[in-house]
Amino acid sequence: MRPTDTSNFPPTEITKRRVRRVKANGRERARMHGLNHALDNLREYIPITTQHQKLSKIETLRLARNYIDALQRMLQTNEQPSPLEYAHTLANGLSQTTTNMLANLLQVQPRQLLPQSHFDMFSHHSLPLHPSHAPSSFSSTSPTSSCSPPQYYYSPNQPSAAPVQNSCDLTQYQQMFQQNQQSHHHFGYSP
DNA sequence: TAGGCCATCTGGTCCT
DNA sequence: AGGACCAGATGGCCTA
Repeated sequence: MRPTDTSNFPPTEITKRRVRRVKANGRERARMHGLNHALDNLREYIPITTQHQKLSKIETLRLARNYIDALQRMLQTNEQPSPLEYAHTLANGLSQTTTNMLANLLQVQPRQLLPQSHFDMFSHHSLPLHPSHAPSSFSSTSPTSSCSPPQYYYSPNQPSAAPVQNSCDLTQYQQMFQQNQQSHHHFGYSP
């Protein structure tokens, strides 16, 4: 954008404008830092962690969306997906690089996650994604466990999938689902 | 080296 | 008036 022509303004007005602009720049910087901080927080809640470089902003948002999608499907079907199903849901709309990383972590063939080979992994339960379509018990309750499905730690030098230390093991994962089932039963949710 | 990603600056718009 | 938010522009860094 071209800067506004201030040549006709008196020096005091130019100074005032500059001061305002410098202050606004500082606020904008702080605002963007806040946004980045929120994205960092979000990165801690999605199931993929990278060693050398964090997921980009856009990929973080996409993966978070897919992760929510995967969790919703699990809760609604009360079934734990296979690694391929899980990977397929998480990979939806991700870049090729992130998809490859995901495939590597979940130990599935990257080709199986390509858009061309897309098929509905949960075809026996065609589920809506919009929250307004979720069971009513979802709107006022949260999962009873702070545990989350296995998270995977990506290291380019060690491509095999390795759950991060502070994540839950599969047993806890299953317990979480049992608790979810109980809570749904408690709140009248029957799949 | 091209393309992706990022931080920063900037002016416009809306709101308080 | 001033702050928050937004989107466009720009330049730097990094990676495939």
